[in-house]
Amino acid sequence: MPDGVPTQRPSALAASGASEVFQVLRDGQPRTRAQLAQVTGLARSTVAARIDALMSLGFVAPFGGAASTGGRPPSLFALNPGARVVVGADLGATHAIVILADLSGRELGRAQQQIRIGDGPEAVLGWLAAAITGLLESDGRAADELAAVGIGLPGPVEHDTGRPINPPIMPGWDRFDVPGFIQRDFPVPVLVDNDVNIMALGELNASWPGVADLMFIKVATGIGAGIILGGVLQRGAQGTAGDLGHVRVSRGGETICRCGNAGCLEAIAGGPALAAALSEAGDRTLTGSQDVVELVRSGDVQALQAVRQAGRDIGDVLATCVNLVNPSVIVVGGALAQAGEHLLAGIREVVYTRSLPLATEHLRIVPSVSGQNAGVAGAAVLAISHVLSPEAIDAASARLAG
Amino acid sequence: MPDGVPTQRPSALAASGASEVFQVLRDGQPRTRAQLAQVTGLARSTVAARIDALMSLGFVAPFGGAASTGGRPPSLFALNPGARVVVGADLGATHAIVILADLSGRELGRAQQQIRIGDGPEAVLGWLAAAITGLLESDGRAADELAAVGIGLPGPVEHDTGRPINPPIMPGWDRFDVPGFIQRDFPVPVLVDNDVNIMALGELNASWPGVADLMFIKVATGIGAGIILGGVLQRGAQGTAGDLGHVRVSRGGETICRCGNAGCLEAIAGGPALAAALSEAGDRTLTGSQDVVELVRSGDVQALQAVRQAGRDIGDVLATCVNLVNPSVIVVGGALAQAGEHLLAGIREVVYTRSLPLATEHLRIVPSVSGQNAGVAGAAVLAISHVLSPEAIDAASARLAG
DNA sequence: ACACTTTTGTCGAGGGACCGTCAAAAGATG
DNA sequence: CATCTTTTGACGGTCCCTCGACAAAAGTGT
Repeated sequence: MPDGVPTQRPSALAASGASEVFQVLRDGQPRTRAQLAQVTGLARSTVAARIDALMSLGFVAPFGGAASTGGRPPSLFALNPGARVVVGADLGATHAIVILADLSGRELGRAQQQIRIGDGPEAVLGWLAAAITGLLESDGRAADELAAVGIGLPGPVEHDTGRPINPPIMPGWDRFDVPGFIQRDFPVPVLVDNDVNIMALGELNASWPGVADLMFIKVATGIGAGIILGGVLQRGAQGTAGDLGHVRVSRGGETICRCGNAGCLEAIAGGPALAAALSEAGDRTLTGSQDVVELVRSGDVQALQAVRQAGRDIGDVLATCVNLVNPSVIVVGGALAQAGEHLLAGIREVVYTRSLPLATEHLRIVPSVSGQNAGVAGAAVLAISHVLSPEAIDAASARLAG
Repeated sequence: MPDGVPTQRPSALAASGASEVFQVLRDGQPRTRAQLAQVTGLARSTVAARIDALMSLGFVAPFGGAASTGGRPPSLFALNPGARVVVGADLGATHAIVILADLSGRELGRAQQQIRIGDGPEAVLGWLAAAITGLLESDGRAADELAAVGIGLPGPVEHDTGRPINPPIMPGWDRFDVPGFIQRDFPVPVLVDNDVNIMALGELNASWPGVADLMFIKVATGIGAGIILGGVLQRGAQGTAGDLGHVRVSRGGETICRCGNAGCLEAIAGGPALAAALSEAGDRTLTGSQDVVELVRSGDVQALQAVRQAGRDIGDVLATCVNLVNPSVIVVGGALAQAGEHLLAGIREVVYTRSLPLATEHLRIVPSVSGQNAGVAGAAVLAISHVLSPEAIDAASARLAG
């Protein structure tokens, strides 16, 4: 092989550093050039050049001026949220929510629809693609302003490829190329993840900035956890991390679960399980989490106790999880968590008595504040963090230069 | 690139370049300049310059020549393990093992001693410092050849500062500045971590290269787990991640644990618990894991069954952990694991029936092959990976140039 | 209005990282 | 022994990043 082949340069990005300045600005707070120079340790002139590049990329915009401290007043710069838009989609078993968001995560538009995930990927993703087109149009955005799409799916997902893996409640989706389908209409990065994972991401972003170790527990038809450790979403070897619904609990006895095993957590603490138990005991017909929540809100003591007991059962499992991964925050969400503080009370009751004092000392167990929105918001965050990642910014500024 | 890489690394350092070549060589395999150029995508001349720098740093050395393919035979280069040495120390409740190792992890010398960790940090670390001096001398190494020290301690450790945090069995060690003490004698980086964590590291390094998600379970007096996810050791918010000994298990009943709670896993499946149960049932006096192991080896059926049941109890907890973090390998070690395959059989029995099929499909549950050595080996690996990290190599080559 | 402060934009210089070339070296081949 | 092949080491050159300096700009205070 000849030595001097003027072919391609595989790793030309090297220490471009162009993103160094930008990463400081990512929090949305406006800063002066001088501040940025101090934080990054770069010379002022270098920072100025970087700012120029980022401004012509559109990712950064001037933000008025600050008060003078005796001399010429500095000008402020901040992330320009409107430069691009992203889409976040939360696809559930029976519902779909899609939002259009700017780069700060602010919602610009929303579409939702009752769907059946079992109708298969073409039908559901076809609707999604149409919804995205509609949202872009409503907001007056050109197609090339879309920077990325984040999607949450109710099942295990191989995040690297964006394909669902053996999803139990998504017939027809197994190993379907979700990004490929969406990219036929929108040639942008498509990030796919488990729905609980994106909820964890959404909640972390919305309410717990700076927290590195967070668990999000979704309690609805199924029971699952999204785990963020060291600031990184943990998906496990097959992408099934966090699947707590089919952990065996002692109180489960011989109750048969839809998975075929006996004594699963889901079979005694999931929404349908509670509904069935309450129906039997009270001579009424409840079918899902929503019915249970309404009953609790109506003040039904039996329902209240059932939810609290479900909390204890979940807490039983969570106590083990707390000892295992030692998070600093546990956020409880999902349909059943809408039933006031009862579920949370049950969880707290058990976790705080069962887990090690050292592990619970600084542990906070809190309800989800985003509620229904955690999913879509998290999907948008997933997309945004991809678009605004150092690698992506460096690549963009390299394209600008070249 | 259709689909992108997520924001995996919390604080990704830009590709500095100087270490790029070296990281390829880290596996110890000899390579030619041409191979390195191809792998890294750099020009041959650039690679040659890098190799020169690394050679004058001592980290890389020539490795003879390879067979010619018709022209001038290429010369090979490889990691030079003898350039520096590191120390790995495994401090237990009653024993201490220290090894001197080269940069490939090969053991160059060893010292061990019966200690009582409760004698306090000055006594124990004083012995350690003396042992290090002795090992360096025996191997004819100058003090400045020592590059780093890795230490494993039997309790929670705040890894960033190297201080034990509220360690239950280490009176006098709470928040003691372990690195500071060692650095009085040896001015090198001192990395401190939980003993189970370093065992996980040691086992990963020795037997599972390339595996990203591994759990190491230590079963001895206590029961703990070292968790590696995405290739990164997970220490949790307070550094207590992996503390499985005091998880409550259904079969635990009201057995009181040394921690004060009832029904802890450790209280029915730990070494002392088994010893006590077997003593009572068989009219003999066993005190710890070692006695139990000997009894099993002697063919005692009762002991064998007890160990197998302990495996089941541990498997009960591990089933939850498998669902939660979805590892691809579980390594079982610790004193009780020396009792043949019985413990493992019990664990497998339960985990494979209780966990989700998808999570166990590719899950391997195996015995530790390093055994007693996992700890010290892991401590050495911890030290080595610090010394050979891209940041450290870049810093060293910058010092060389400047 | 004038001096003083602080920020800004521009510009040239320094330096490092990489690259491609070329001749010499070291064997293989016949 | 001559030729061919492949690797090696040295060299010159380019590109780009980054820095420091300097002068202009924009306010503040007297």
